[in-house]
Amino acid sequence: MAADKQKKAKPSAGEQPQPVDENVLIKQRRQKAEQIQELGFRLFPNNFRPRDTIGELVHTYGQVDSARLEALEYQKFSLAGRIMAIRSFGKAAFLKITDRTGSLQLHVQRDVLPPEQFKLFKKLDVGDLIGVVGPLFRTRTRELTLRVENLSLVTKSIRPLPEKFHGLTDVEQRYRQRYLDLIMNDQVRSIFHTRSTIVATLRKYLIDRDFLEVETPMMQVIPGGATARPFETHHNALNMKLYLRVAPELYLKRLVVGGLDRVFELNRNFRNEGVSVQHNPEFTMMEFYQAYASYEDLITVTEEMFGQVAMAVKGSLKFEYQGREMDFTPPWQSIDFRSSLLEIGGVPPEVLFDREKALNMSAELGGVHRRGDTLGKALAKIFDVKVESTLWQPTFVTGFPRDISPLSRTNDLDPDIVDRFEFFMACREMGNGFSELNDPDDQRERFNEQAAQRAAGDDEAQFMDGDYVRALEYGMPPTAGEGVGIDRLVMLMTDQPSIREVILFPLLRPEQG
RNA sequence: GGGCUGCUAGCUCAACUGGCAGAGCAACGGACUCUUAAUCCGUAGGUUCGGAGUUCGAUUCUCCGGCAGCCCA
Repeated sequence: MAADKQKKAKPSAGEQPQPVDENVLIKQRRQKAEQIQELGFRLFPNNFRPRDTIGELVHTYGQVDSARLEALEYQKFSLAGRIMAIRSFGKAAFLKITDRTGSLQLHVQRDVLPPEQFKLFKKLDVGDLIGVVGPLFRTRTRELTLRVENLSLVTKSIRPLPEKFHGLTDVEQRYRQRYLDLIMNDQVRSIFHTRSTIVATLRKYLIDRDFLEVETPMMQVIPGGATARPFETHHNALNMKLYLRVAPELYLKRLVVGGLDRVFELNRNFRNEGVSVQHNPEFTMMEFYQAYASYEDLITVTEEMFGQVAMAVKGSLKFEYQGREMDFTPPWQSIDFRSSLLEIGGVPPEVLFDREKALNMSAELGGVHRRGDTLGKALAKIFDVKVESTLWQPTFVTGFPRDISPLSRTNDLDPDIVDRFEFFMACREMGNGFSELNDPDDQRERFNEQAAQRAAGDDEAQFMDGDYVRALEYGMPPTAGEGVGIDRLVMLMTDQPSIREVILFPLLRPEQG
């Protein structure tokens, strides 16, 4: 590889030569590997091509009886997979192998295999990858089984797998060594299949409606589009500070200005905040923007889109999440932000319009505020504590305060609120949509307010983005946009309580302190 | 950021008030051609997360640190 020719930098933590792990079990496996080579087999050949998959065989022959299978004995199948179990009887054995589609039992017999291959079999370990060819039959217990007439080693494994019965359960090790988790735990594999189904369903929904999928910068000079602390990085050659994006929003709306009236992006955002069962510093969002639409139009779109996801995954609009029923049947509940504070949160009416009182109440609930914090910010905190935790069934909350919505269009009737909703499921925010602010002067003013808050010490406040305002000055059609938290949606659809269960490699501190 | 819990063999877990660190599975040797966590006989396997302290003696008690999970802010 070309990289090898580059001059080696000073070895840093990740580049230290690794000492060979001299665990006894690994030594034994290395010895077996040598013995296999002495028998004339290679350890890592790349010439076996399975023609079949376990899933297909089970699908096609799962219900075929023994007599019919016997009649098909001339028909050979070829599979590749990892050995997950060996039950050996000396001159014969049953193995279980797994490929990407499922598991199947194999029967290996001395009288059937070529002698050299039977010697090879004796040196195989659980964990090795093998290729097999042979006909299908049924055992006395009627289990569909492949009689191995030809056996190849595909890849030697020198590290032992976790125990077959309990498998791998240690949460830390499951996340750190996700590959092992995936080998050992079917349910984990299934979560990520479902995740892919969800993402594919969302894509299809939007593409079918003439949305264009785009990719906008993840490294941004001015991070914008969300109230969040960004990660900072540095570009060496250009000697410039860059931020990892907290949202694609401002770029997607530039595209709407450019005439791409329907766009979406489905990818990672990065927010420099703590981790919890609901937060990972990098997470996946889908944002879509539709010109000539308002946030009210997006309510229907959202109900439809989530309905399609539920049908694709669950086959129903009703399903259980963490033991409680979730129902996506439209129309979803809807409530005004301030009404929700009064009616659900039990907030006294005078708090709603009094910044001091709201800040005091928020502080009592544990909110941490700066001197310059706005009424809206205090109310939002009160909402988080008092209202959000009650919103189990899908619920749109509308009428958000203007001062916490710097990119949303001001409401025509009430200048204190904006044309925006957030929607909640299982007591969590699942998405956020609004009619976009396309008045450049209003937008400049909002950015100035944000900049003032930033100057007052709020490092989550947004930056002034002059080019974005300039884009609006060319004219952005009236547009509605929405962002959906994909990880949380996957949690919901896979019945997982923690976001780390639906992210393949959640962020962890390095092992060994 | 705070609180609680955990970290012991490759994996899953024991070890009483502080007294020789153990089991099952996996592995190794042997028997076994229809098993399903196969069975039977035998063998080997440890920096008890790291460091310090108390003690004749620490997996166990104390302190500092690391990592993780859950709860709270």
